[in-house]
Amino acid sequence: MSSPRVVFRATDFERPLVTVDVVIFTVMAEQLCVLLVRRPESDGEPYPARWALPGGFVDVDRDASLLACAERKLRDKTGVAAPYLEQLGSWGDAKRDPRGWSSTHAYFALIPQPEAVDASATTTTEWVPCDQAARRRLAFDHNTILSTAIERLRSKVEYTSLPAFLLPEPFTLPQLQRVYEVVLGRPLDKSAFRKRMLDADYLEEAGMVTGDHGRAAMGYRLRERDQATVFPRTFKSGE
Amino acid sequence: MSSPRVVFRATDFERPLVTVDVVIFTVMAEQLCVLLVRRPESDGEPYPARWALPGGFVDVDRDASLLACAERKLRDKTGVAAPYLEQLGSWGDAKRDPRGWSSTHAYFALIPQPEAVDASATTTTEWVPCDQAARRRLAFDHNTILSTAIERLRSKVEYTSLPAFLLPEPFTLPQLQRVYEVVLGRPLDKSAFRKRMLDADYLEEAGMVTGDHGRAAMGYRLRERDQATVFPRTFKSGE
DNA sequence: CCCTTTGAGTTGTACTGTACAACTTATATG
DNA sequence: CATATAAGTTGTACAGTACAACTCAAAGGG
Repeated sequence: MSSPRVVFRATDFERPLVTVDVVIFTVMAEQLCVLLVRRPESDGEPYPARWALPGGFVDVDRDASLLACAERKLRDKTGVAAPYLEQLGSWGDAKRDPRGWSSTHAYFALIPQPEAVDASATTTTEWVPCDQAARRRLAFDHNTILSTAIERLRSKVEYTSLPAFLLPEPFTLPQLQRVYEVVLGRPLDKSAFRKRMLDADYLEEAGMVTGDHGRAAMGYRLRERDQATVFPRTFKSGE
Repeated sequence: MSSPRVVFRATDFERPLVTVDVVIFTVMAEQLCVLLVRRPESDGEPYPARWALPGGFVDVDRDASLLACAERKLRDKTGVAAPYLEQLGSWGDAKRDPRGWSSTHAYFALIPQPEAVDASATTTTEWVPCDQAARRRLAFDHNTILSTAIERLRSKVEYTSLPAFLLPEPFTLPQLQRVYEVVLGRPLDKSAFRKRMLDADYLEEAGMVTGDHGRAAMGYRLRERDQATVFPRTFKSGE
């Protein structure tokens, strides 16, 4: 990369733009929703007034790391401090941003339904059902990122406890099952579902919860708020 | 690129350094190995003479995209043009590179055992068994990246056809099983393994292959060279 | 040329987890 | 108190793995 005499310095390379975007999911009214923000209309901004995923440039003075940057953007938009946050992937090429070669680090977050949807911010921020959001023409390559996020979420829901992060605690098993079904888009068997959740031993009981109708249900909390539980897959080992 | 009135331009942000690193796996002598390169000792280079993952700066003039950049680096180091190549994740913070705030996009590649290990390049390039490589003190945060890659590979091997990309075609089912066992570090049941591979229908027969001893075995090729097959997981749907 | 060795490939039983469906139990409401 | 509603359980069928014994084909030695 360098020859003995002519020292080739890092600064000799033209540096791409670096951004972080966050796909923030929640479940509202039995629908998987994603948070979109409206691009500013100021002069010089690309994709003015277009809907986009929340995100923006890494600030090398404020952000200690990419993760910290993602957390900051999430906190700014939702006020949520410690959600489930996972890296989704990165996208970078010469043309995705008209301002130059740019790369974005995408994260995805799962949060319980936000209490109050701030009405004043409704013109610049909106919770949109996923399938509907995916059909809008979003800024940059955000349609690709959103699709990937939805795909990844659906895929992981098949064998992890991710949906538990979409519910406020304590939640009941039927509530949790409904979230699984909403995300997956298909019904699940009740008894198999319950067995799987309880056998995995990632929930702890948190007292009975009474609903509007019918029998009261056991409420549960996550034992570990930090990470998702992976349910047993195949190639079982004898260990 | 910007108009006179604009308050806040993209170029107002100090741009981080952007690199791409590739974790290249293969199987040699019944061991999972990874390719390491030696850092240059020239003046000004960080981590001189340290072993590192192959990678380097994105060249905005040559690389159309991050993936193209990863492919270029892989081609440069191995000559392999169309391997299995998947994004692993990205790492970025203020301190990982002494030259400044930097972020790297890491990829991982699977290639069949390279024919001839170029002896002339042996001082700057080396295939190292994974567990051994993980114990070396690598440059930057490459120990973290390598660990993540190994973990991801092991995890995906449990439910995908990834090991097939580590073998030259045609390969036999016993050979494939051995690769699975090498990567996973535990023996697998022969009959369950065979049933799973054949039921997935991702292989096509390619004539008998005779080994050194014993009965000849059926050779197989991948139907699709592009993507891995995911074996059935749980929450089976009735569709 | 047979017989043994080696590895490929098959068969069969036990066990575990899901699929499907009927059932019991607990709470709110008229 | 009867009924509706939802929580939670039980039981049978089926599919996939675990474990282990078996058959089959090719190479090599006496």
